[in-house]
Amino acid sequence: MKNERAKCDAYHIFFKNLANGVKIDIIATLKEKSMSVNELSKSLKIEQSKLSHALANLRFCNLVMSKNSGKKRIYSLNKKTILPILKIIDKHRERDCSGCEIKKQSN
Amino acid sequence: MKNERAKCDAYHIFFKNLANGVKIDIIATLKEKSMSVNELSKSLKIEQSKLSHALANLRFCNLVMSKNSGKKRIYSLNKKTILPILKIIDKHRERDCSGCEIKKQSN
DNA sequence: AACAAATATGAGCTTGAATTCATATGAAAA
DNA sequence: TTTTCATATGAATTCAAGCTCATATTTGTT
Repeated sequence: MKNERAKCDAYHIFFKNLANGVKIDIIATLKEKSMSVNELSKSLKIEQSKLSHALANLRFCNLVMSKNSGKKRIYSLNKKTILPILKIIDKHRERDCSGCEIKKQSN
Repeated sequence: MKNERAKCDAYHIFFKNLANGVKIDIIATLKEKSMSVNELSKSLKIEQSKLSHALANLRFCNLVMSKNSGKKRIYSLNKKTILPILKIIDKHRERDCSGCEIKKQSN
């Protein structure tokens, strides 16, 4: 198949984009409620520019959307994609990986 | 919630583990057929130790399993977890991210 | 128009993961 | 039991992602 490479690249980009604690925290927060950058910053106690960088990446892959509201820019989660994936990981942990968070990964 | 942190950590580890081209290629290959390290090496034209390192990580999160067969060790994919996730990403690309693989990510 | 608030961007630095290569381990065959 | 094949492991180096801080941009307010 010709576009198998393109698919793999897309998977790679996708996972790379999510392989980051800040972005995961953002996602966990936006799961509950859409927020502006400042609100996220206060809620997560993470510096603003750090969040903006992270959000730019997430937006690149359309994992979050943004809409302007006055000076603020409200970010919301692409729940259609994210929620089912998180759910699968939850199940995976229950089923196959109950010890994952206890033992530390060597590398 | 108390174990919200543990969940986020697990997501983070999970995605970090997959955020790697070699591992994605391994997964794409094992999706079709279980294989030994050498077979993977030949099929993917990737050096053996590189694969072993990658496989060790994947095994850590139980994304692949292995069973011994003579001198060989046959790796197989945890399809129950991986396949639905890949499917979601495929859908995501169709729906929300048709341009992702064309435009290059800045960072 | 000047100012303030909110967010984004860029560049240098830091850190950690991936690669590489040499070597160790294990399992079967001779 | 030595040799060979298959895989794993360790450590040094390389490379890229993320952080930080300073500054730019954008939008709204006075």
